[in-house]
Order: sequence, then C-alpha cells, then structure tokens
Amino acid sequence: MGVTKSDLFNEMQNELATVAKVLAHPARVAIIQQLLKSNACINGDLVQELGLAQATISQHLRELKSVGIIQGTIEGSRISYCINPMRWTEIKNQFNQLFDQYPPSIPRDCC
Amino acid sequence: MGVTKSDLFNEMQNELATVAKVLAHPARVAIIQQLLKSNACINGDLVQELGLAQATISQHLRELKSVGIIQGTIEGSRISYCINPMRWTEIKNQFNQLFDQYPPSIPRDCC
DNA sequence: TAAGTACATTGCAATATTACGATATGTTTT
DNA sequence: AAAACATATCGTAATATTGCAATGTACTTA
Repeated sequence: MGVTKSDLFNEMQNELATVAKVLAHPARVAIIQQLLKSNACINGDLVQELGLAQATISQHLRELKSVGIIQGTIEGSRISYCINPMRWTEIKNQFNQLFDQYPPSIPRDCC
Repeated sequence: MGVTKSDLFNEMQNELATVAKVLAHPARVAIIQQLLKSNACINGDLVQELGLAQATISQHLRELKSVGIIQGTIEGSRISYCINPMRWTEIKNQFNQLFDQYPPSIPRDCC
C-alpha cells in the first residue's frame, strides 16, 4: 500500500491534508521562515542558510510551490522566491476553519 | 535516505513539522472532524463512518494521540476518544505563530 | 564563444507511510 | 468459563519521502 484512499474523504479534508503535508518537514518550515525574515527575497542562499544540498533544497522549494504557498520569479540567472500573499491567507484560513471548530458552542460532556 | 535531518532545524520548526505531519492525512482530519461534530465522544464507530479497516483507523488514532491532539478514555470495553482542549489550543497557536508572521509590519519590495 | 554561475531534474539508496489481514489483549455477556 | 465484542499490535506488501551526486538547462561574464 502506502497510497492514501483520498476518494473516501471530502475535498476540504484532502486539501488540508495536502497543505499540511507540505508543512510537515522542518526544512520547508525553515524555508518559509527565511522568506518571512529576509527583507529582500532570498533565493538559493537557502543552500547556505540551511545545511542541505542544493538538490535537496530545490526539491523542497518545488513542493512549496506545488501548493502555491511560495512563488519564484526569474531574476537574471538567479531565482527570487517569496510568499504568495493570496495563497498564504487562503491556507491560514483553511487551518483556522478547522482550529476554530473547537471549542464548540454547545459544550460537550465527553472526557 | 528517507530520514529527516532534524538536527539542522530549531525546535519550533521540528515541532510544527511533526504536528503538521499528523494532520497530513485526510483520514486523520476526518477523525478530528468527527470528534468535533459528534455530541457524544465517538469511539470505534469511526470504522463505520470512514471507510477504512479497523486496524487502519487504530493506527491513525495512535498517531493523533502521539502528538496529544486527542485522548482516549477507557469506557468499559470501548474507548472514548476526544479532543484534548489544552493541546488543541497549543497547536492552534503554534500554527498561528507562523501564519501571523505574514504580512510583515515592514513591507517588502519583493515579487 | 567558452567558462563560470545558478538552479532544476534525474536516478538511486535508505527509510517512512499507508493499508489491512491476522492475531493478541482486555471486557462484557451468556 | 466460553463466546462474543472492542480495540491494539504485528507482520507485510505497496508506495511515498528524503537526501544527494551527477547531470541538464539557462543565463552571465570573460
């Protein structure tokens, strides 16, 4: 196996899981935080900052791009990465839609 | 490989990634939503609700428990699962600490 | 245009995840 | 105590992820 049965779940559940998967690696969290921190848009200086090989960083960047949370613009021979503001807000809201479901308005008697 | 170099990253990054990994499966999102929805604390009725085998659900429950987001209490021969309120808030805050870093107070000129 | 720089992609080895049948453990009912 | 439940754990097959060296692609500078 090793393959998720995504047809069993609704779109919200699958989408949230997909985004969470992208955040589910410390290198990718670190990359995001670098982009947040750096005044100028950081590119492959990430290879210096984090201690991973260039190929590995590139792979992580691709996954971050795959859910649209970051975007890259070609800047001569370099590539400038940064947060995609629209998508950032969307993702933030997606998570908060889940997180704000608790505590429920009607109290529960459980546990 | 297949093994994350977690020593390269700080605690916040590793912890957020660990929690995100637990949310990174639609079945686990679905389980959480069932626990949120059900007035009484749902147990292995989850096997009925979601279309997965009992062993699979049990495995997902264990992962949710591993980060403390849910807790189970033995109720006779059954087990009653529910959200752990403290941990829920902690996790919500962890994510929002990241999410609220954007947009930055000082505007950026990038992209 | 050749050499250098920056980044992406490919290919591969090590490890992790997903799913489930089978089985173990513990509880309740008969 | 035996049978019937409820849940956890084990073992295993299929697939996914992580990391990197090697290589490809594209721009820049000499």
